[in-house]
Amino acid sequence: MTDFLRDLNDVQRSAVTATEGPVMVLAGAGSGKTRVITYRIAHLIRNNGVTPYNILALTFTNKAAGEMRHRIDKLLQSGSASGLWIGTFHSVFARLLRSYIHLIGYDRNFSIFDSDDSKSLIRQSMNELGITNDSLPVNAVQSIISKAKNSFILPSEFQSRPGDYNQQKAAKVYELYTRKLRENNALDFDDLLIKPLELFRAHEAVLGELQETFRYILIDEYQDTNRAQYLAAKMLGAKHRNIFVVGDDAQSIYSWRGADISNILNFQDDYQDSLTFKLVENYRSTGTILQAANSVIRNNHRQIKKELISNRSAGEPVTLIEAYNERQEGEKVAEHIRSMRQKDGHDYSGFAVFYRTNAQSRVLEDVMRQNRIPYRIFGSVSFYKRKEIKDAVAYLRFIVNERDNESLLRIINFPPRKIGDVSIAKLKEYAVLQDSSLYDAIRNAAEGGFQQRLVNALESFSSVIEKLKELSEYGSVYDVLSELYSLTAIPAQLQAENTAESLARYDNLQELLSMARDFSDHNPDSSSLGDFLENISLASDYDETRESDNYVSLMTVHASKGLEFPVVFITGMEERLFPLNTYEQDELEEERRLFYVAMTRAQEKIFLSWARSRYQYGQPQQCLRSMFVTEIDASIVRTESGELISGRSSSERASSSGTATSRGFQSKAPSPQSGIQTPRQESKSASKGFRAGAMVHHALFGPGMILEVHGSGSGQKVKIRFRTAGDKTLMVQYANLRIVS
DNA sequence: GCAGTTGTGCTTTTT
DNA sequence: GCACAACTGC
Repeated sequence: MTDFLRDLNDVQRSAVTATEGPVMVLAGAGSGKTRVITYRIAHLIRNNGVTPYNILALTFTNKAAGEMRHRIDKLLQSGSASGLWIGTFHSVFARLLRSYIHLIGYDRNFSIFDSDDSKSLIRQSMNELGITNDSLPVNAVQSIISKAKNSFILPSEFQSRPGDYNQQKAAKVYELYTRKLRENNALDFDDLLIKPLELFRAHEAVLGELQETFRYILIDEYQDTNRAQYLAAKMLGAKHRNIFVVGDDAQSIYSWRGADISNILNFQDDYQDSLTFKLVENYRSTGTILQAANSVIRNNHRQIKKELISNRSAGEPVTLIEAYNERQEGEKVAEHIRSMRQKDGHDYSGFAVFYRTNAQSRVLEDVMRQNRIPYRIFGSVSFYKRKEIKDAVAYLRFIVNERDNESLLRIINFPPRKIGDVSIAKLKEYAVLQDSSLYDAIRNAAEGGFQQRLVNALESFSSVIEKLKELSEYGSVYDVLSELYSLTAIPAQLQAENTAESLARYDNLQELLSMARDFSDHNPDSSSLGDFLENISLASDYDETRESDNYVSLMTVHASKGLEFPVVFITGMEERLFPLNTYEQDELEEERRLFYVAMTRAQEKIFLSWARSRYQYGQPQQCLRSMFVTEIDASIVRTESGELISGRSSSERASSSGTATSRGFQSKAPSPQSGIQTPRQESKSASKGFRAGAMVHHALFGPGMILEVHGSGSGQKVKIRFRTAGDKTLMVQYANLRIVS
């Protein structure tokens, strides 16, 4: 037994050493969750002699995985953790699929489609089925399909389920989309989770082999797992049953992408013989911050009760900043940062500014720049989503997987080769006729009876591809990419254009090139083009943090999970922004958890800010202060001038903290000053409750909010913003709307 | 075939 | 107030 276990408190140590059988750790924010996972892995390897190769640790982000690996290496002598399976569900499963996917009819060189690729394929499918975007928006279909996949409902089953008209149409799209993915030899993000399940179901021997390999399974952020992830963990752990999950139901903020909070709430029922440990001692935040966080989360009903206990002093109260508009909000944030930096000697890196939606970042960014405060925005436009990067990556992807038509269509006429839509349509026809892939059709174009000009253009394209393909057989990723740059002259073109924008793009391409070089250097044994692409596909901008630099961090609340900062600003504390438009109690509770996550990032000091007016869609909107502000114990909230917050009567507090039935803030709607509650107040028609701002329910489109009311009587129309179906204008007499509030 | 323009629809959050 | 899809005119 090694003495590193002395670094742990009693509960942590018990959780670390309970190595056999199912274990759940409920780890409150800042309670040493990562420490427990990393020490447990180190303990298994060092003290129990478990081979790293037999341990599987699954995380939610690449960053978390990287950090854990780093910490484990530090606990053990570096190198002795090699062979350990640690990574995100997506990356570990992608790796498994490379070995086994041929068993379920895919080629191991499959492409990984990002959500844009997948959207484009869904759009194609809808076109072929004659479903217009107007009748059913692509985005809605994409989200329906993704939800189905995350719940491990396959197309056949989805089709046979009863559902409304839209669901039926979506089911058809789902079926065709799945076929198209297969044609492209491609997987979307969700497939990375469900293809393993299909594989396990069809090939028990493979499952058995993997069950034998993964003697110990650890899952981080268990509250964010979806049904597919839950099933995968259950299947893989069924033999040895050493399944160890860590999470915090109060920090579950991803239900919108299929995370199922029941997974953690029901763990004890699933594994009746499991042990549970609760970590509630918080090492991060002051007593006041935890008091604030506890007092807010207490308003949620669906939760496992636990209150964080600080082992630090009370600290400073929460400061509430009220601004005239979002510009002034930013100015005030900047001013506080400047003065605190002088007074308390914080580095810029000690400050973080959070917002609920990305759209809010622009103004904050402007203000930071004007005030000469160094800042960094996390996760705005991803590097990998930039056009020039996507183009270059599409070439690489196509070289690896020549069935990847998404990539092919992206590059066939870029740079311009005079191959337009008409030619492509002809080619597609020819491919169908020949029953060949699109690329085979291109290679056989000479026999296709096309115009000589087109044949020449196609040949010049395929010769580039063939050259690169050959090079990729023996050359490094770097070699392939630089040859690509010279053959297509894409960077040269950008350089020649010589505008600020084109030069920035040129720089991005150079950056990609140096990433390729780094990749080959750091992964000498697995540095194939395919590996590089997999890395890129599953990477996000949130992964990199340059600790050493001194800047203020700007990010969404979601992106802040897992991080900590001495001083935290939570901006946009307004109704309908934070909490964002919510229609149901569950959604409001998720917003509240999100706010809880934001607050518990702070070590010393929290500022909350809100603006009385804010631009939305280029239009100024009146705003109301968020109900969440009122939920914090009033005794620990001060205004900027140091007064207790005022202007809230106790009755108002009572009504805004909400009951299960009144859905919280909406009960305040009729108050005369509540400007934003009725976006178009001028609408005169208040009859039958069809007024702007009212919540309604439509049999097909689900819940929505009335934006505008036109006319009255039998000709009355209402414009409604639906949660999933978008904005629609409907005739009241046919729409059969149910008024919810 | 292509560039430039108009139109639309949207903004939650990401592997 | 933006990004991107669809359209138009050369």
